[in-house]
Amino acid sequence: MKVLKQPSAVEAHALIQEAVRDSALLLIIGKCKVEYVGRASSKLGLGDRLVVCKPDGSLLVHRPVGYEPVNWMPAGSYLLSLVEEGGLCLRSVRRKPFEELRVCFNSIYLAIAAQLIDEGEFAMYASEEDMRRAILIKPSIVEEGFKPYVKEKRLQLEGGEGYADLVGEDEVGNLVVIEVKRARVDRGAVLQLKQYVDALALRTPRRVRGIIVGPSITKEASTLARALSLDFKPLNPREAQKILREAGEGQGLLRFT
Amino acid sequence: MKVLKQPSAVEAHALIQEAVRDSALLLIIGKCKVEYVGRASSKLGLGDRLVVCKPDGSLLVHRPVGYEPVNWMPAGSYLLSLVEEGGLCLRSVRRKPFEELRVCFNSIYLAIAAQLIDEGEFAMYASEEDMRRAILIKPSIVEEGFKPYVKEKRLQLEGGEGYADLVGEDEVGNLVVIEVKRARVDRGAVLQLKQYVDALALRTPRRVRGIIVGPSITKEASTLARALSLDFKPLNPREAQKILREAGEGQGLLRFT
DNA sequence: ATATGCATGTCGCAC
DNA sequence: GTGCGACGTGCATAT
Repeated sequence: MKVLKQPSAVEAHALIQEAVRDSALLLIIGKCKVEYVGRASSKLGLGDRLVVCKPDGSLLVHRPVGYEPVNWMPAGSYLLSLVEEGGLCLRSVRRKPFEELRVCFNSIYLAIAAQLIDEGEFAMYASEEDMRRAILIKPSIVEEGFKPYVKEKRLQLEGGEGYADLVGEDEVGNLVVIEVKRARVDRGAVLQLKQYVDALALRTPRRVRGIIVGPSITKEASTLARALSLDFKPLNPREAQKILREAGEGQGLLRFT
Repeated sequence: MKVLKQPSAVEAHALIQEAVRDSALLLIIGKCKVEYVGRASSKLGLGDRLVVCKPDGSLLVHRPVGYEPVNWMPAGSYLLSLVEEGGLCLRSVRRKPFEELRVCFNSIYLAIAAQLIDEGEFAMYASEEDMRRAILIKPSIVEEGFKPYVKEKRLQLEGGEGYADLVGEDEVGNLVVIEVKRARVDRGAVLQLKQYVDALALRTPRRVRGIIVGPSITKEASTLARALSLDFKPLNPREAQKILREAGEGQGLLRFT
């Protein structure tokens, strides 16, 4: 871990070289301008910011407010450091699509290179995937007598392919397509389900019902669903999580190691 | 700007208090565990991370890889610092919806409090809005003879309301609804346009055409568009930007000050 | 507060 | 590489 207070451009440049060589996390706090050209373009005037460069090539420019970085580059970008007359300039480049970010420092308050080791396991619970699994374990939470056949059914749609969350049949033998949402159901989700119902209806003589499952539904989506003869069944992600826990599947979905 | 190397939990706690009081940006690099409970739940095992707390209440936990923070809290959250037996614990809480993030440090390598001043102006170019404006200035880029009437037309849809990007008429007097996309057009965008076309067709005896404008289109979306009698017209955001510049509207859209 | 749609969305998965 | 949909999406905007 190296920390330089008020380094000159040349000193900061040397630290950056070192950080890149050692695959270290690089932090720079300083007064800078930022320019981005790529999928769009942007300009950011002079101000104090935190710049984070990760060893995977991702780069973040954070203003002192806001959750999101004001500018960034994705992992896989290449970092270049230049000492120009004005001071230190960072340049991050990505090919395909071509994108370029330039951060030019007027002054640098702090520059840090830190080699971090992180092998911690990350697990996320109560995802949409968890809701699907909860329905498979206890199909009655959707509807009494519902029998799921398959999870993640791939469908041929009018213009290509899509993926229905769950397909099964109801008590009286109708085909049932289920769309699961972990957040409030909106009109887009209802339209999505309608696509799947239509696609399936083309390939079976049976009646095909559509049920959308989620914690809540907007008024408009509800109206649309009724117009399209689709049902809505409330299910909270945390209720789903509870069902999984009761079934001894409380581990959740491993997302990252 | 205060920098503490290898501070004790008590020293770090004092720095955090100070940072909160002074509305300073707070950075902590250290070995920690993270737990989140709120819209979902997550657990992150022990590892080295960068934690950023901004004066607006937002909090980011960054692993040494990846563009996105592994955990975070939005602006407006409340930060609490506790010294427990194990060491320093950060707690960030938000009411409505209730969410809570806990970061418990095993050891702290570096703690920084920095008061940053950032009044720089941020401008973004080549947004979808810019593409719409380019079409208004030079409608022929969509189609020879196209005459736009209105931008951002609000429509009564089957189950509520939606917003068509542009409405106008073509050379022979058909109504035209245009959907603009700055990224590759997918099936969702085509479905969206279909909704608007249908909604408008209900309220006029005239024929209603739909044109989707974007830099490119997926094969499936293209097939779907053909099936639904919708047209696709290629337009790159950067070409649109060029049209605006030529028309002397090169300032772009101001997003943030 | 709720609903809608954009985003330099990013990310992971399937083919 | 392309297509697709989830995401603790975040975010601005309009009602």
